[in-house]
Amino acid sequence: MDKLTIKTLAKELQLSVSSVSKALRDSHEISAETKQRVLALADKLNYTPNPYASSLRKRKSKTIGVVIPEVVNSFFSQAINGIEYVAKQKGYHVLIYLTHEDFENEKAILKDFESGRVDGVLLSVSRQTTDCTHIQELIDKDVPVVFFDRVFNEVKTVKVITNDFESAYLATKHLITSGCKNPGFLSIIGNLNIISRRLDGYKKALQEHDIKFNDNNIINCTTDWEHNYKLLSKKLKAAKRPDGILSSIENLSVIIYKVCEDLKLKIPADLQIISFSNLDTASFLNPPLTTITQPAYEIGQTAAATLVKALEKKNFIIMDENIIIPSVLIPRKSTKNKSSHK
Amino acid sequence: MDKLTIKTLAKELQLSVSSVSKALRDSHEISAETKQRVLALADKLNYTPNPYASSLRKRKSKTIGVVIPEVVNSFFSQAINGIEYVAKQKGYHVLIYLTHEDFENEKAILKDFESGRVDGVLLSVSRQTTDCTHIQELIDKDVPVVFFDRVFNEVKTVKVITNDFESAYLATKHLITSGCKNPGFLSIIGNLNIISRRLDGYKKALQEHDIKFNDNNIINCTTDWEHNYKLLSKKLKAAKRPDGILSSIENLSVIIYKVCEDLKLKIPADLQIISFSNLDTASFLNPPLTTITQPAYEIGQTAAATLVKALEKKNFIIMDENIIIPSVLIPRKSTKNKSSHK
DNA sequence: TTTATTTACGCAACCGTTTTCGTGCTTTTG
DNA sequence: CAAAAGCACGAAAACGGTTGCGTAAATAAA
Repeated sequence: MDKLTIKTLAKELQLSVSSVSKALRDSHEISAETKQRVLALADKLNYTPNPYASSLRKRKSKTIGVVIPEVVNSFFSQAINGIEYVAKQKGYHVLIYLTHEDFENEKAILKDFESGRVDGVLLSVSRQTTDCTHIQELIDKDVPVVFFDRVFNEVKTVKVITNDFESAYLATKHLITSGCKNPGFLSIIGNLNIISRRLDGYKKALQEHDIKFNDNNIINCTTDWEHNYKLLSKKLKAAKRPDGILSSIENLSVIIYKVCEDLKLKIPADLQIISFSNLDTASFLNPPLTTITQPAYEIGQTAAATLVKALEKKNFIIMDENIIIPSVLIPRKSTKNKSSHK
Repeated sequence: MDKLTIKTLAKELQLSVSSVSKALRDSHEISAETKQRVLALADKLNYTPNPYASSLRKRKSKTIGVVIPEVVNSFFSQAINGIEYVAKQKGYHVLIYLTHEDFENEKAILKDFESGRVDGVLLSVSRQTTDCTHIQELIDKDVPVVFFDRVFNEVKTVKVITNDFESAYLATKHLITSGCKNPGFLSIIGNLNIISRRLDGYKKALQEHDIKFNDNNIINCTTDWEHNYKLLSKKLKAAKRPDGILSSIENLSVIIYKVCEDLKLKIPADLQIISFSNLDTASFLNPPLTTITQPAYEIGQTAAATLVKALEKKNFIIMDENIIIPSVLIPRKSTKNKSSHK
């Protein structure tokens, strides 16, 4: 048996190929009766149109590319979940690409997208990304890009983010009102502006409580677990060690637990911890971790919905706009939570 | 400026379209010198061939479809990581689809694949899947399917799995040698044969230690958190409650922690817990969770590599074969770990 | 009844590549 | 030196749909 194409249907039905095509697409040019016949046969033979032929002709692939640093990460996997939800709903397909925080990977992936493989892109940039020409080039070729979470301000497009500044501000404030005199900030090297926004929030809270900012309290981690462990140990053994830590990265919070365990530091008595995190095991850690939980699912959903909306327009124009979905602070046992009178 | 296609190159170089195409694909029919010229211009103009035109003509999409129940799950996200690794290496693209454990979704997704959208499929079936005609139909249309983790034995193809039976056997044995007299088994309703294999391992261990199998100790959870919580509470309040639990599902283990906390049951003194889990926070739970950790990354990698190898062959035949990658039991504080001599 | 309009469909170009086959030209071989 | 072989390239037919336009018949309007 040979391939089942639209020609097979046409021959069987004594119709032209074009009529069958139009019938399948519910064109007004085709009579209701003929549509019925076509649909019936298509259904009977289990016909599925070739998406590549269609994409080629229509110059639309009904596919969006999702580019993220990593997938083994609560935030990103929840975001994918949100993206997939609207994609399925709107009939889009989702291609996943991981940069592994590598700039060259990111460039290569976006370069490939210039081929027209995807109609649009959802992007969360790598930590190494300091330059946006690869992104701009893609947009210039009429492939819309929507940022989520890790954005790049220089590119004029929609950015779906959370309130990093405020959240870090509130988190730091939470530490301070819980008795913290010397809060530290766990950062990660790189060029992420979400990190600098969080750092700014941290600084604002310090300033507001007349705590002098101390560069020593900024702990710059890397991707190297060993290095981070040593760095953190050193910082927490120092005389003027922090008595509280705001971790700006989910993965880093567990390291603190490890170090504290080894240094016999009690949480929260000796060290209070609050972390940006989407781990759903946070409440089962020892002790339960106070978190700033980002609306990962909603961010993914919103980013995808915005992108799709743009794609469905005739002449889509993507605004340079920030869509902010707030995070929520969930106090648990890793901070002391003195009844903060508002 | 009009679209940059192979024609643009041809015109510019005073060559035929076919020669340019051949040059780009490094055909032996084209002289080295001409190839140079073509490559140079392609590079200069930043030409990227249209993948859909190519796919249409070659009847190959260089794309694999990954179908999983959910993505917010350590196991599956690690598996995706492994899949992506070999896909990138071999020049394949990865389309992700989530069934959300729904059989109708799974059918619809596989149905779509009959269109030729993907060259091959990596599948982990939904919990509801009791019938495999949708899978068989796809295979009959020459789209190879490789199972990973959640397989369906009736379908003759490669299945990349872990040693569920043995692992559950060892886990149960671990509970028993740690002093457990009445181990329970946390299951999930559905048709997953990984669950039944694990249950068999559990039973074998009981039998070997002359513990009578008690149906009351099988706790059948659902996807409904509330229901699970109540069920588990009831079971753990009962007079003859289990003094140890083997959780066959990662997500379920945290529920036990919650219930124990509320019932004031001490882990591991009152209840020992061991769980199939890929959570990297397992060691930071309170207390640290003893786990059977599945080689999720390797499973993904192997499944993808097997699929790709089949795709690259002229006449690929996929054997009906089990590839087993063993899990590893990591003892932590949620079990008592009496020095088991051997 | 004549003319205008609508309806329902077919023709053929087109989307951008790949690939088979044919064709001059040059080189080798007996 | 003629025949065979090799080389480098071009013409054109695919791949499987979509879509603008043309047209005959049916219907509506004048």
